Amino acid sequence: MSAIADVARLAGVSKSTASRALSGRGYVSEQTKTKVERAAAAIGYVVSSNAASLVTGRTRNVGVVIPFVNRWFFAEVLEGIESALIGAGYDLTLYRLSPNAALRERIFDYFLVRKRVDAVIAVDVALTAHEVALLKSLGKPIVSIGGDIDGISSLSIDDVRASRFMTEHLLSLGHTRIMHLGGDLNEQMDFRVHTQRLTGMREALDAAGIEHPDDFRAVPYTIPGGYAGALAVLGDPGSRPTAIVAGCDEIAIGAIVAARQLGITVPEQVSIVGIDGHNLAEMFGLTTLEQYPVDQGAKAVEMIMERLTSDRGPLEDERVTMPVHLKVRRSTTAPAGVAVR
Amino acid sequence: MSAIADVARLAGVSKSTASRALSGRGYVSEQTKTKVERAAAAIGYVVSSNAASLVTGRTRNVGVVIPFVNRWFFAEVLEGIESALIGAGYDLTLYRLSPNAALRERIFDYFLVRKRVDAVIAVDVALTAHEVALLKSLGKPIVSIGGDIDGISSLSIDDVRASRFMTEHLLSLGHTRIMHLGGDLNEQMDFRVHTQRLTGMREALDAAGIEHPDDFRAVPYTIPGGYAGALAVLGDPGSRPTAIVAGCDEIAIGAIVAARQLGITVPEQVSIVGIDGHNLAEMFGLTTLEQYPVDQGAKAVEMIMERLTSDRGPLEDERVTMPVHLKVRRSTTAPAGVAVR
DNA sequence: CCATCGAATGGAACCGGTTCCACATGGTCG
DNA sequence: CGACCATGTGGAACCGGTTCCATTCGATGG
Repeated sequence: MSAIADVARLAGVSKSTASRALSGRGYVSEQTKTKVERAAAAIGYVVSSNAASLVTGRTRNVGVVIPFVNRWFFAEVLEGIESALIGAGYDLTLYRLSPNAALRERIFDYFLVRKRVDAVIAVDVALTAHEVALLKSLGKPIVSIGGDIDGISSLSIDDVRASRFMTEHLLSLGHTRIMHLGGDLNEQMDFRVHTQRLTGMREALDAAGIEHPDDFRAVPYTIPGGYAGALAVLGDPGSRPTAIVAGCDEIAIGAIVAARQLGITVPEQVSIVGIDGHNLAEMFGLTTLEQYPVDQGAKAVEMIMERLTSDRGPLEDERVTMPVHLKVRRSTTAPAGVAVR
Repeated sequence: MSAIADVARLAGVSKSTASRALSGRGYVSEQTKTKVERAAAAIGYVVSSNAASLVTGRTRNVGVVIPFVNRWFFAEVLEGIESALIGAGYDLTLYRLSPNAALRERIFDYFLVRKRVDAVIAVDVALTAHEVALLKSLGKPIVSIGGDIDGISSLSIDDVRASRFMTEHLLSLGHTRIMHLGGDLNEQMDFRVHTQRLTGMREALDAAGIEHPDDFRAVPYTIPGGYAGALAVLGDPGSRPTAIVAGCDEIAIGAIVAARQLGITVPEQVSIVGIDGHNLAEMFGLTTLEQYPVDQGAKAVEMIMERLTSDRGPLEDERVTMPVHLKVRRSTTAPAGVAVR
């Protein structure tokens, strides 16, 4: 293929001048610049990013480590990251980090370290101290989305607070028999989101002085998971709670479908709240605490770029808490027998 | 950082021997090989893929061009591609191709061409002749998922046939008032999937000699889209069809939810079929024609790898039709008044 | 008027690997 | 026993850029 030497020859200048003309660095006269540009266009020249990276040490490529791409939150975050990176002129190399430990090690040692990425964004992946040290020793900025990791910047919502807030919303409506339909505490993501969202509800109930035996049922973190779980929970009229705090909107939506299936009206017979702001929430009238994963992805990129372009060495580690917003729809009301205020 | 020259020095061999020892190419004695490996481990050496790519011309990196990551089909395909690529020791660079024409051109000219990828997989993106020529001139294999493109290999299901088949399923149950709830023909993806799935239904109806005025309503290709569309279509008892062929499972699921909302029983009062095999289909009892996007992604990678590893020049372009499978669940039955055979 | 400086350019080193080629050695075969 | 070949190793060129350094030239200024 055509190399910069060909361009230089055609334009009648040296390699170095051609390089300067095309990259815009250093002194080049207007005249030679257009001459070089014309020559480049004539032979369809494109820089080899490999060669450029080799000498500059920057790849203009960011690695994204993410456990799923087919779940709402992760897909949205990924979209946010992708848009922001493209906008900044960076490539995005995707590593889906399966739970498989061997594969995980391979991805780190084999892929991420090979000087192919300038930075890493970890989405809901708790990097080990070893992994962090490895990347840091290579001078690569890292940002974590979804949870704090020692020694690196991170960005997430406050999951405990989110869940407590939604529970307080139900309490304020007069509910006292509240249950959490959330993720399995043993199978949760690295940052213990499942535990935190359960904890938030319990904090709220404790603060209100409400007993809460039998307050939790573990289900898969999906719509079918919430559906199956809710069928079981709502099936027995005797022990039925008057309100459900779902671990996420997927679970909440599954629960709404299950309730309808059982002929239980939402919100009259059971109130249901979610956390997330899933794009199906509107359709199901779900009251939820919206978070904005696209913005989270964009913010992570912004933090990465600050670090990459900052001359004054690595910045301090930041802890950014991302905003959430209560969206009240039609899935919550006062429990039967209690007047709405 | 440590370069291969450092390893060589430490091991007391030449650069070339060190390279051979670490890459496994060429003759190296067992003894020196372990010596070099030990030296490499001692100083934490990792190859620079940039340097290697520069000289070999292979990047071990595949570009994936995809319009969405937050829709079921695309997320599944992406997952299939990612797994297969990691397994083959390749990286995956993701380009989400927005409808924005300027950005699209930028992605091609600026990103894809810069010798950073060995091959390209296009998911539901109709590359222009110019784009194909560009990539081919660089010797990069391309595989298209989701539709045929002149001059390159492709892999997809037969969308017309799929839709015709599902319509025939409804016809065989005795339905005659069948309607298509599908994607907007003007806003469809590059490969006219929307048109094809509409066409399939019409072919089946024509073949059965059934008149089908007012047989189509365009809706967004999502669950809320199907929901809203079905509310409108099913709302009027007079003109209500006895069966709906949805353009995809998302639309079908939205329609099922809408029907339940309206108090219309599925399948007794209206049968609904989808196409896709969405992971919510089971929960909603949806009869659908399953396709297997994860397999499609894996197959695409396989085709790419064949081309990359084949010594005997570029292979011929292939047209692979991927398998589908009818999954009958509880959303279809004979129309009211017609005995089930 | 000569020193100084900025603009413009070319030459050459360099980034970190891979690979071609030359050379040495020892074993096998005709 | 010489030819040949497989094995093993080092030297050097090369991939395609970027950047440092030296050089030239014209303008500025003391």
